[in-house]
Amino acid sequence: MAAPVRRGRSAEGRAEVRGDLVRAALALFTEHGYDETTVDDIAAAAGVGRRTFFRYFRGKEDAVSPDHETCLARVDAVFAAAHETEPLAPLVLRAADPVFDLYLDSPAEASARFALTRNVAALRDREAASVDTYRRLFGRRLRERLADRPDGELAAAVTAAAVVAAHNMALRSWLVDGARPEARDTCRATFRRVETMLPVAPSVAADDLAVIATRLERAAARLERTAPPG
Amino acid sequence: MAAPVRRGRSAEGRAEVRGDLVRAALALFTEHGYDETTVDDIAAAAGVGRRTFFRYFRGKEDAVSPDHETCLARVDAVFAAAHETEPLAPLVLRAADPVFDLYLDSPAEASARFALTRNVAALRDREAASVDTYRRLFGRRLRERLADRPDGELAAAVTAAAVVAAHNMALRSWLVDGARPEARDTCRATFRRVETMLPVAPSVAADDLAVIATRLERAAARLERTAPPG
DNA sequence: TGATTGGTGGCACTGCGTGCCGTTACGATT
DNA sequence: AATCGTAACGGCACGCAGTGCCACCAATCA
Repeated sequence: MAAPVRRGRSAEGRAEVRGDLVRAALALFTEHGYDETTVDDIAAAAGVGRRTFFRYFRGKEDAVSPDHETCLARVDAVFAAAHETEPLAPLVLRAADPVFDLYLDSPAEASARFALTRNVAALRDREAASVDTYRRLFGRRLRERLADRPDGELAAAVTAAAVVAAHNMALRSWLVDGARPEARDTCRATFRRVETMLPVAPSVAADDLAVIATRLERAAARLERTAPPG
Repeated sequence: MAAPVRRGRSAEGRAEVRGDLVRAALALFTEHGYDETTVDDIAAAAGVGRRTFFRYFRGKEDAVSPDHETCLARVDAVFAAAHETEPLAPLVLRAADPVFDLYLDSPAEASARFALTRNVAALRDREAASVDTYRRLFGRRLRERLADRPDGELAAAVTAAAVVAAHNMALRSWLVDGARPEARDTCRATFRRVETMLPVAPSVAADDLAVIATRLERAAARLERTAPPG
């Protein structure tokens, strides 16, 4: 009998333990179900004590998508590094890159996570709460940039929700399509199609468009009066 | 010592017990904090056994906003009763009425819930998950009605998220404004301002508007050439 | 080599949520 | 009005999540 190996003492050791725990959790959740798998099971499968599991993850649910906070910080960094006056459409597109990368870097695990969050109620709620933190982040950053507009707060809240929904829709279609690693640009392509739907359109805002339309309608009315059709 | 009163045997008794539990939970959470309040505390404050609490609510979190499922069903009923070809903007406005009513019927409790969901992480996550069920419901119903459009699924997903965000923004501004009961229409008024931001504008989409504008511009240009002002 | 630091495993504890069971009130039936 | 069936009740016990505590061990440094 070899003595039990303690692996977590170095930085590489900690990364190894963490990876083992994530893989064990995903495998056990997928195979035996989320509710039927205990934290003891996960820890034992990873060759580690139960108490150690909670030193790597806040709880059982966090083992499924453990890189949420890191990714959130990267998204925020994109906004922080961007110029104040940069157009919003390309910025919100670029801000989502860390999320896309997180999924695209490990398609197999992404698919497993996707299946779990679809089928397990507790993980679906967790996912919704996680997505909501991205929505709030986009909302904060857009509010800064739309502060001078009329109804800027409203536009920021609506746009943030719309953008996050578009991102998730893109990721979702990529996942149900088999999560092929070579389709790295599919997400971005899908997202670009939504740009015209957003309140903050690339070049002209909806408000401006409405004003233009009103003025042109009046011009048309004058046209009808001065030059009747025939 | 009077013998303990058993109140839950009739329909009115059950409603009374339920109300007592909700009020006790809100009061204790607000006064002593969510984590510091146990289910035993809530049950004892409502004069009921601990086991009974779990017969009225799925868990500790559900006691804060217990009418979520009923409200969700009412929203769905609005969609089910609506005509297939009804314009979307007034429909999504009307579909939110049950939510508005739920808040407006008890402003004091709504404010207490709002403060709790802002300050307690567990309840904020719960709220996000709850809001997400509304988003999915709107998404399903909009997908039915946008199926024939190009990118209909995308438009449905984006619009659903935008509409729900607008609703929540309206409710939020009503709540931070003091939750005055007479401001029943403030929510709807706030929401109407967002209509022009939505992909599915009241009568004409932004794309169509641009096409119309182009055509009218050409007509106006012709008018300028043929009949100069004077 | 000895002391410090930091991660680990085990133990015990609180609290949530559930299954089970005996008890009790209410309402229906006759 | 007495009785029976239903259903909600209280209480107990249990499993599991998550946390505080402590002894232990490996790596680093004096």
